[in-house]
Order: sequence, then C-alpha cells, then structure tokens
Amino acid sequence: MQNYDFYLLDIDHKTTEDNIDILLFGKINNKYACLIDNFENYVYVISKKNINSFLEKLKKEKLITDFKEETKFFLRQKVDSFKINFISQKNVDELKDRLRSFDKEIRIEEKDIPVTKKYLIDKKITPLNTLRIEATPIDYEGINTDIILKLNSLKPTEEFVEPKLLAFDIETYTKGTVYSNPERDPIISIAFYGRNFKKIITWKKITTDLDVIFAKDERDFLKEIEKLILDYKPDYLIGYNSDNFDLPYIKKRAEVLNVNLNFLEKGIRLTRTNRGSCKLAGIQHIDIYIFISRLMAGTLMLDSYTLNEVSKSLIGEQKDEIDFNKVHLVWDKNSKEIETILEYNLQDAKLTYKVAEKIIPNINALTKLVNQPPYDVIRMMYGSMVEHHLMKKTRDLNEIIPNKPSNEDISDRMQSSYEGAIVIKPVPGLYENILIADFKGFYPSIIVTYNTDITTLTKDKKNSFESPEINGKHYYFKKSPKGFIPEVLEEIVYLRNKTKEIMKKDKTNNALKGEYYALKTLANSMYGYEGFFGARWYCKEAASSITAFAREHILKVVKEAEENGFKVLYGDTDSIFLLLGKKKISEAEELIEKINKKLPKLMELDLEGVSKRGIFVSKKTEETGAKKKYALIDEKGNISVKGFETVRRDWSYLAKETQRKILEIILKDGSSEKAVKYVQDIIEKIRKKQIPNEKMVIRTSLKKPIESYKNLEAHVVVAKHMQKMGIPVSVGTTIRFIVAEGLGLMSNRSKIPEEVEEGSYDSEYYINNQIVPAVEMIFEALKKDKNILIKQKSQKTLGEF
DNA sequence: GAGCATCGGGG
DNA sequence: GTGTACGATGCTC
Repeated sequence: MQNYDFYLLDIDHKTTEDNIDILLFGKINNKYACLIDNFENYVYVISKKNINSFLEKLKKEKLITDFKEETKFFLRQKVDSFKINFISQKNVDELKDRLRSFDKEIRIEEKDIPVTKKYLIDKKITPLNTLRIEATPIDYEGINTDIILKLNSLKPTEEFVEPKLLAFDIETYTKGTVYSNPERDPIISIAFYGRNFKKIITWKKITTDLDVIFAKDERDFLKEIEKLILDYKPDYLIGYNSDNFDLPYIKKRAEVLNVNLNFLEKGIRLTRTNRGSCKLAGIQHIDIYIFISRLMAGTLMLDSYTLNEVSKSLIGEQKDEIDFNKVHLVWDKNSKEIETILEYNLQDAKLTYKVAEKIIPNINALTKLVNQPPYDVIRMMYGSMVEHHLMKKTRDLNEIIPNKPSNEDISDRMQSSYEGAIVIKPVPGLYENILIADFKGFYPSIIVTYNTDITTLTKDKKNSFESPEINGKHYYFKKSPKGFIPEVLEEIVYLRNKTKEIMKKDKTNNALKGEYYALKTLANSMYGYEGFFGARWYCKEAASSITAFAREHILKVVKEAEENGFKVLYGDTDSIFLLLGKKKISEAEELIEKINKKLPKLMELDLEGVSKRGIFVSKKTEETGAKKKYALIDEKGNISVKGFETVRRDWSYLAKETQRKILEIILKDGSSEKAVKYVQDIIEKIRKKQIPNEKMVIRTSLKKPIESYKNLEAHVVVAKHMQKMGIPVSVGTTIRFIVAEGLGLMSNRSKIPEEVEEGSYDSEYYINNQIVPAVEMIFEALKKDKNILIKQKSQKTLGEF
C-alpha cells in the first residue's frame, strides 16, 4: 500500500456480480490513472410501521445486505428512517414491491440517483480536487490507463489544480456547398493548440514553415492524432461543436479505414449517447460550443453562435475565411496552397483555445459547486445544476433526497402553468431622459425573504408569509425554520456578495470571476428550478408565489413613482423605466431611497442608469409597445439595441444596415427628419441603381431536400437552378440570391448573385419588401406614415404627418 | 394561433 | 443504463 496525490477528473462505474466498482479517472504525477473503489448503494425507507423484523427477514434472504435506523429530515421534517444497503439495482424493484406489500404507505427515497453521483456527494469530493489516497496497484479488465490502483482510503484536500487544456479542430475534404461526409471524404488535417504549444498534422507533404507533422496517409494520420493527444496528456480536450462534428467524424473515419484507435487502450473511449455527446474516459471532452450556446446565450445575446461570432464577442478576434469551393482542388492538386488550409485549421484551434481560456474559469467554478465532472456540467441544463448542488447540500443538513417525479407527475406538472413576470408595455414613441431602476437579484431575494419552497408551504396562516392573490387563492409559507432551498440559496447569495467584494480588490483574478459567475448562475436558476417539472424539490405554489410577489413589488414601485410625479414608461420583470421629465436625477435617487427603506432587508432597488433618449417600438401584431423592443442612447453616445436582433436572418445586408442607421440617427438627433431623409435617399439610390449588388444579396438556407418543397419559394427555385448548373446543393446549403428586374413571380426572377448584372435588381421589390418592412415600425412609433418614405422626395411632405 | 418538425454548430 | 426528459424558431394547416 502506498500514498499518492490523485487529481480527480472523472468518474464511472462497473457492476460486477457481487459488487459495484467505482472507477475514478484522473492523474497521478501527470500520468493517466484509474482508481478502483467499492460502493455499497442504499436507499432510505420511511415507514410508520415497525419494519425491523421484516427487514431482518429480507436480509436473511440476501435481498438487502444491511440496514440501520437513522434519524433524518425529509423535506425538513424530522423522520425516523432506515438506511438499507443493497448491491444490485435489480433488487431495488423487488425490494420496493416487498416493502410495499408490508406497508402500503412506505416511502422509499434516494432510489433513483446514479451511483457515481451518489458516490461523489457522499464522499464530499469533486472533480478538479486533489485527493490524498492510500492505494495498491492492481490489474483491472478493460482499463488501460498508465496507473491502475485499488483504493484503500481517500481524503480530499484544499488543492484545486488548474486543468491542462488542449484545443483541437479538424479540416475535412469538401467541395464547395457539399458538406463533408465521413463515409466518403477524408480528414485533411488536424490542428492542436495549447499553452505554448501548437501543432498541425496532415498527410500530404508540402514545404512550409508551420509546425507540421506529415503522416504517410490518412490511416497513419489517425494514429498520429491519438499519439499526440496521449503524449501531451491534456486534462481537457477542447473543441468547437466537436460533440457533433470533429469527434464523430474521426471515429467514423477510423471505422471506414479500419484503424483501431487506441484511444480505447489508454482508457479513453468514444461513445455516443442519444444527444450526440462524445465521452472520452479519463480526458474531459469539453465542447465549448455546447456550453456557450446553451448556458451563456442568455448573457451573450448573439444572433448566431459560430466560432467567428463567439470569438468576436468574447476575445475581440475574427476569422480569416477561406474559399471552401477550392479546398478539394487545392488538396487534389497537392498544391502549395494546402498551406492556407493548414493556417486556417490552426487559426480555428487557436480561437477555440483562446475562447476556452476565457470561459474555463466559469466551467471550473460550476464543477466545484455542482460537484460533477466538467464533461457533465457543460452539458447540463440549469435545473440539473441546481439539483446537484441541492443534493450535495443535503449531506450537511442531514436531509434525505426526495425521488424524481414519476411520469404521471411530470405530465401533470407540464400541463399546469401559472402567471409569470410583469410587463408594463410602453406606448411606442421617442422619449428623453429615461431613468432605469431595477431590483438587484430580484427572484433570489424574494425566495430568501419570503422563505418560499416545498418545505415551508403550509395551510397554517399564523406565523406565515402570505402570497399575493393567485387565482383567487393565497399561499402560505412558514416564517421559520428556514426552508431547504431558501437556506441553500442564502448561502449562495452570501458567497456571491463576498466574492464580489474580493473581486473589487483583485480585478484580474479570472478564477474569482468564474466563481462569481457560477454563484450568480446558480442563484438565478433557483426560481426556475422550483417551477421546473422535473425537479425533486418542485413546488408550483412557491414558483407562482415568487412571480406574484415580484409583480406586487414592481407595482408598488410604479405607484410610489407616480405618486411622486414620475411617469412610468416601461417595466419588465425586475426593472422599471421612468421618465424624468423636468425632475432632477437626485429626486429620482431620493425616490429610490424612500422605496428601499420600506423594502425587506434583502431586497434592493438599484439605479441602473439614465438614458438620454430612447425609442420604443411595437410589434406588427400589437397596438401597444412590445416587450423588449427598444433602443437607448446614453450621454456618452453609447447605443444599446434590444429586441431588434430578431430581424429575420434572410434580410439583405442593405435592410439590416438601414434599420441600424435609422435607429442611430433618431437616437442621436432626437428627431425623425434626418432619418426620413436617410430612407428616402436610400430608396432613391435603389431606384437609381446606385447600391451595389452585393448589398442586395438575400441568404436563406435549405431546410429540407429540394424535392420535398411543395411551394416554390425563391430560394428553392434558385437552388434548383444551381443544381441544373452542376453546383451541388444539399440540405443545409445556404442559398444566396438577388431578386432581378423583370416580369412575373418574384421567385422566378430570383437568381444567383453571379448571374445578375450590376444594378439590374428589382428596385421596387427591395423598397417594398426589404427596406420598408425593416423600418416601418420605427417610423410608426414616431407617428410617421410609412408612405412618406416611398413618395418621391419632396420637401413639402416632410413632417406633414 | 396552435401543433408539429427541425435546427443549431461543424467543412 | 443503477434509463430517458433541449428549446427556440420556422412551417403547415
């Protein structure tokens, strides 16, 4: 037996005949290692009957291995329970039946928690932590890590080591619009990027100064990939959409070429689950696209989540594009230009690495809070993260974890909805001096203040918080003791505030920023969790009360503001927009202070900022102003646009540009005259054919095979034409077209841009179907009729409406 | 407008 | 596998 420091990264399990083996993957002295441990699974049973002798009987039958009485809490109620140990999951169903036959009312809890998750929770260990272990070397079938040990004892430490990152990206053989197919098209190259490390592997020899490994052929190339990864020994192997593209592609190529990728032999295996995620045991496969598009989309608010867009937004770098129409020519010719492909390849790996560097602190921090491997964390939804954190917390509070809802429960819960957040709709128009105030951490502060969760819900009105009226009813939540979720949440909020304080002194600490992000994420997800149909601690009464309390608080602010002579322009969920009018900012600050004095301790209304000017627009279908469709400008001239990004992606660049310009002119100028003139000028330019064709290109992607389109939409007609010309077209191909001059249906006049002579686009189509729709709502908000735009330029008509 | 199907990212 | 369980948007009736 020997002592080691083990860096934990991943966990798996294997069921043997009489045992559950827990497999812990990680590193010892920078070598891949696997620890084998035993785990005896168990459930908690709560019964009002005396089940002692019955359990003895079950033990004799070997249905269970052991049991003992424990005083626990179930949903914060003290209960006498039995902890029952068993080996095989098969026994659980039988156990359930037997126990039910003895006591119909019996509760069997903690029976549906995957054993690996339970192990991590119970041992209070988390990936990225260094464990001090005592262990003995052994052999274990199917595991091929450098080191394999049988675990004797384990102790977590305070050490959290930064994982070693390696980003990668592949380039595949492609002919223009035809997407690469792994059954047919080879992988051309792969690029790796790490700290002070970059390497490209390809299998055609060219002269280049790039850091390239040249493989003999594609089979050799695949083996080189594996070799490089195992030599570099990353903790995180990072890709961009690698769950659904790079790794499955590599796997398929290995199958096609009959290469045995010994990813397997080193304890790394490729498996695809139904949602297409690729797991490599031992190495954490981190697909940052998954994390960014699913979990960071709410804050990033991008139109699309391509590597280029994400890089632009997160690290301020953009891609140099290559011409995919040429890739096959370059590759087939063995031309020197292959170097451009390799450069492009390396660029992608580099951007992936840099973006990863930026967000990995967030992932690491979540990993610690959620107490699960980062591989799982990045693929989780918010609800799961909250739930794992809650499950972990039960161990400190001696709580039993409730079971997941049954299928019937889930469908019931999905049927029932409740009223959500408040929206005070604005009257469309242009406004000056807008003050924005919002509640800081609104929902979390409500949950903690009113102690709302399943464990405090009561019929007893005494010593309880009463919710506002909800469908003619009120709900009540005990004032004490603290509910389970409110207590856990209070700690998260406390830690978040503390982290924020430290961050002020230590502004460059990325790990700290990550922790703040993770705590904030978890805090903000708690309300959603209480109303989430799959939640173990689901409570619709609590969730609907939280939104009701929120609406009530916002309405109180509205009332108070109006009583003090402010006009309320707009409100949404946790914020309200006030018109300052002739009032000074200091008066608004006084109002906010006055409101805050009356608020419960944890709730706070903040002055978010003052906008010099703002335009609020309605949606086509609504008379009143729409939620989240407005643009603001502050004193410094910074413009923020909300809600307009929903403009259809298939608009021409000119339409998008015009819309953006119009907003800018109106906000800067405070009047619509110039904006009207701008549009009139654009329209005139279109008519005079002064706008270059490239700005008129409309992009639409083919959503299904061409044959299955019943209606001949413009892009379908164009796609068919492209096919006839021998340009390959398939599902997913982006069709670019321009609507050309002429007679007949617009779709029949749509042509690929290369076929349209400069200036011979259909001006009236672009004016009526692109420019006007892009701006008409904005002018409507300003009470300008859209016809003013189309009329021939004439000074008289300006401003008449 | 509701209900069903597909797409997202990737070359 | 000690099972599962996306969500936003577009398309069709």
